[in-house]
Amino acid sequence: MRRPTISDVARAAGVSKGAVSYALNGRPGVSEATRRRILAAAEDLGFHADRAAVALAGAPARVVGLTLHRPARTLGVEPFFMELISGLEAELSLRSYALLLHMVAGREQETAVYRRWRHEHAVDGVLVCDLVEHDPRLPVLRELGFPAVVIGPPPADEPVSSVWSDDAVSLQEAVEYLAALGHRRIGHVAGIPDLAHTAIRAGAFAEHARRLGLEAAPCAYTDYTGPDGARATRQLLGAAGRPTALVYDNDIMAVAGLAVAEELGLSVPGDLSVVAWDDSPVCRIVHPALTALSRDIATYGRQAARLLLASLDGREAVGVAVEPAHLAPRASTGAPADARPSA
Amino acid sequence: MRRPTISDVARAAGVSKGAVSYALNGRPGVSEATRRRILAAAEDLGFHADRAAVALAGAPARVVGLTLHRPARTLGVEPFFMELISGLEAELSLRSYALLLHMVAGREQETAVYRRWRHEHAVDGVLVCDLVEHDPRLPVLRELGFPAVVIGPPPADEPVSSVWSDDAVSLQEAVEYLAALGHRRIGHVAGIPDLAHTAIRAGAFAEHARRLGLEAAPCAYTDYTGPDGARATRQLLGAAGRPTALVYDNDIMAVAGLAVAEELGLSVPGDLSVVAWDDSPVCRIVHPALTALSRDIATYGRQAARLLLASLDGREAVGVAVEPAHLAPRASTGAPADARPSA
DNA sequence: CTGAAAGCGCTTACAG
DNA sequence: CTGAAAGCGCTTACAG
Repeated sequence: MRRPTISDVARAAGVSKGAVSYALNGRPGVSEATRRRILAAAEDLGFHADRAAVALAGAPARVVGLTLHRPARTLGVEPFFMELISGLEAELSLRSYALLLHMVAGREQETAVYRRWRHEHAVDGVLVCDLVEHDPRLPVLRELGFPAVVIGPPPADEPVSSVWSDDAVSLQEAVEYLAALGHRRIGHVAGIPDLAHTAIRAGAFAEHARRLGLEAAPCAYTDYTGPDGARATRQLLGAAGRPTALVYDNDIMAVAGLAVAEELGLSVPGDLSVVAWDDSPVCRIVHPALTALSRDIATYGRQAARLLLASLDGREAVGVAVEPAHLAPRASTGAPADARPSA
Repeated sequence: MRRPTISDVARAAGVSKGAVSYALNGRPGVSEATRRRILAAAEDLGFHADRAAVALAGAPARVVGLTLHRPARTLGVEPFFMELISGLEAELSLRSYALLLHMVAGREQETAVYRRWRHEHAVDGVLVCDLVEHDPRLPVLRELGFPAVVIGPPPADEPVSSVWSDDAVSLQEAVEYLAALGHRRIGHVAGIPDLAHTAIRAGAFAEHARRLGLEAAPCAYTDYTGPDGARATRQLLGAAGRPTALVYDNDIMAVAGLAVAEELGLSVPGDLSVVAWDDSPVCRIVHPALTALSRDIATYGRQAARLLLASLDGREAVGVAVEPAHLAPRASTGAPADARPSA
């Protein structure tokens, strides 16, 4: 079964190859009647233009690339990436773009992949996750002239499009909520310290703790895994002036925190309130159900795809803020059993 | 910055384009010294062959496709797919193959994507997940002459390569373990009834329950989500002759089961033992930690990629069984508080 | 409004 | 062992 080519369509419609190309791409140069006849013939033959030929003739490859940095994230543990990809895909398929996925072990590997992709003409643009300060990937992308969209807060040092949700606002909402419940000592189990959004979250946490005059606002960094979240929880709860509430930077660590509380004989929320970032189905089904900062990750992905597609069309770099995560209060938070200041 | 082409390399090395192509592809026809000179020039210029040109000249696209069927699976909830993708990627990148991902809403859409991919020359072969009986995708793939690998048990009606882990063996291990602990009434919270591997698991469950002379072995089907797992749990625990142990077809439902037990005032494992399928970090951090059927999903993915790559090289369709999931006993299972038969 | 022709960047027989 | 030439399937000015 030979794949039908543009010549087959031309023959079937009784026109030249050029006419078929014009008709298929919706360009002027063919009459409406002819266009219809050509489209019917193409449909009839099940014609789809060979991607390689189209790309070689100068059209975009209609593929965007996403590299995922394995050690920086517990991919497969957090639902975040799968939901993000789901949103990206939804938008990309609308415009017949495909998503090329590549997992890498380090940031240097990532820039090598960008170079290869660019030279191979493999993708038209890339999505960039998990930015660090002075991220080395950005200058490479600029040097390559690669359209790119950062998923996360806009970097200060590079002009590049970005889609982000304002984590500082969400953090503020969580801290104010806990403070209103009467908590005076609130801890933060943060993610990987290098990541730009970790710095933003930790900064907002410290700022609002100060502003609200909290007694204590300790912060512990982690690698986002459950065991490390458990370790950080024990560390924060073991110190003098034990916090009565903890805010976690992902769902898996919050669940681990719940288990540590039980192990230490602390009731949740009586002795300890727990807030998870990035709400997920797991947050809803554990007992007690976790109060979480909830956002629409799929929509976040759609926006990112839309912005990248706009960049491919030559639009200027812009920053787009999506709706920040908002607090979904559930059973894991409440007034502290002892709201009086500790000795 | 113009991308270097094969002509640039030829000029730099002082040879013809043909010689460069031979040297780069490791084919005979150039002397060792010339080959080295050419490779050095290519390296020097940062040359990577344009994928479109290579593909158009007849070489494989070096891309394989994976479609993910959204409603059939709670993608992003189960770590399974992200880990599978991670394993696929690891193997594919070794051979410079890329992974093209596409999410679809239905099985008909999936076959349409296959046709388009084939005609567009977009991918060389595909990976197929979540087979149902007489899966409509398989005849289409055969008609298109598309190399494919099924991830899951080999279908009876189509000759196609498959990589699977023997779920019947794992189910047997779980049921025998629970029976040895003294359980006589064991329930099964199964996945989506249409899926081939659900039938295999449910069949094995019924068979071994009978063989071991269990008093009761009720099975409830679900859509793999936490809420539906909770519903199924309540259904099984609410019936006369309440089971003292439940086996769940994914981790998220097992976690939901834990919450339902607590809500009903049943202690785990005292009143109810819980076994999860597809071990995950969540299983290890909840309290009590979940006994789980554990397997190496990334390796599963690597095997699938390797088999597809072999098919692309023209090898015959084969079935490859990977190591089945084995029981990792943890705190959620134990002897039933009352091991005597109920009235 | 249509058709013939060049060109995209490779690969691969084929003649030297 | 090397070089010139055709061809993959499209797109796109360009002449009719």
